[in-house]
Amino acid sequence: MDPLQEVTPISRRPLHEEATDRLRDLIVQGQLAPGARLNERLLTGQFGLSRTPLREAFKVLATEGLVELLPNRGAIVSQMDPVRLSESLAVTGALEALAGELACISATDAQINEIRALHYEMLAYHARGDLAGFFKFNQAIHLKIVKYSGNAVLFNMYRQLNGNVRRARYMANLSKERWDAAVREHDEILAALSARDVKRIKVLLSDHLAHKLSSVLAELKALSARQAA
Amino acid sequence: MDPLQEVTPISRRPLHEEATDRLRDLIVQGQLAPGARLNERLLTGQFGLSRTPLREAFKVLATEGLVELLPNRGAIVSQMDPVRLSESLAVTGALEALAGELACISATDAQINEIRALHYEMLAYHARGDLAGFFKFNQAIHLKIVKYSGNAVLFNMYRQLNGNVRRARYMANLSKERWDAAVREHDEILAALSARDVKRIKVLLSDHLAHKLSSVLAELKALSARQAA
DNA sequence: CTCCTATATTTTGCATACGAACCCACAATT
DNA sequence: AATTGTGGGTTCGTATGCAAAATATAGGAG
Repeated sequence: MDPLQEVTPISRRPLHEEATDRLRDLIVQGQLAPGARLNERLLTGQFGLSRTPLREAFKVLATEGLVELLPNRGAIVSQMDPVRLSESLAVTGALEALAGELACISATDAQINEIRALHYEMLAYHARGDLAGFFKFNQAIHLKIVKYSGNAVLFNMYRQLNGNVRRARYMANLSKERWDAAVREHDEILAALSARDVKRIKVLLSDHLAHKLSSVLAELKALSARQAA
Repeated sequence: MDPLQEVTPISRRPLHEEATDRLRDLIVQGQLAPGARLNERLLTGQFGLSRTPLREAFKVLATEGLVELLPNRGAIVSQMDPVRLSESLAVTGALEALAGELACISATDAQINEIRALHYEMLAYHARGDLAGFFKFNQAIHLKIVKYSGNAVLFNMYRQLNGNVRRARYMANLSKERWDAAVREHDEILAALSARDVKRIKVLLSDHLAHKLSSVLAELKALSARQAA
């Protein structure tokens, strides 16, 4: 390896990229609630840039589905209605199933071990009852599986979708039963991956995502019921 | 249905949308070759608009993977390397398989008949040996299946991916055998859809896409061999 | 008081302006 | 001869300006 390849470039990132990332984070983490209007003047003030790069960011986030552009009326954070969420999770399921298959075939043993390590870290958080930590590693495992599928396009698509799904995560909690079940499912997924059982991992991941869907939907329902009361 | 919903609005579409679509077409149809620089001054002249909406279009097409943004050095049409193409088609296959399943479940009979109509139009072009026309309807059929899956997120993802895949179409030709086979596969797909055979359509679409992949790759290989000579 | 209308204010869409980064050619230096 | 500096021209990135659309406000009719 050329040691010069390793040094990080001086890179000042373009403002529109910075703006895109910061806005995306704000949306995914829920600081900007679904439906919130994205006032240009306001945001330029907060971000300390002008409208041009900000508007470019809007366009990007719109194609990612995180914001909605209303012609002549600006941009709003797109709604995370249950319908949209189910749709996203259905697609995520298909993508993860594919990723699992590919990962079974092309992941290296070292990569699988890396996933195994994450799995145990996740188990630790589960044992402690730390939901946030659990989510973090859970998320990381799924992402790694997709990454180690070796399909960059797939990885990209998945990341895009996931921004949308992760938003729900910050809203919904998880029942103890579902949590335990999720952990068991992860055990099986890891086993299938280690055994490089293509057929099985596909089914497992599909099911896992389907369960995730119904669990999130249930939580979402409970949430809105609470809000109505 | 409110009849007023149906009339097309007077709407001048936003320029950035117009620009995005026109640029996308130029790229997908190969008028703008992979690697071509997208000179802002030139394009603003040709499109008759200013740099602002054009640059917004660049950003959108960049997230779709059709153009590449080189910081401080403008935008170029992204390369169509075979690796990226196979990856795209693999993902497309997974998405279409899912779409087929969903469409079997939730498409109306009218919608299926609409697809059937497109199918026969496609057959007409096949009979005439008109490849371009065939592609057009072939493409339309696949798009409709995804659309009638009723999953808007899926539809979006698919559209995003498809730009890249369609580009290959305009470059690669098709052997007579493969063409005939594709038509037969479409027959079966339509039959499965009509019979609402979820299992079968999933397999058919997966296979269809896999065949498409190998055919396109073969053609691409032949193409680059020809260019090298 | 409610609803409508006319006007003022805000906000967007697009164009343009300006400074900075980049590329190229050629001269200067080693 | 090869490499490094220098100037000019081009293209990009961002800020800003202006007109049109949309929203908010206020006033008046019912």
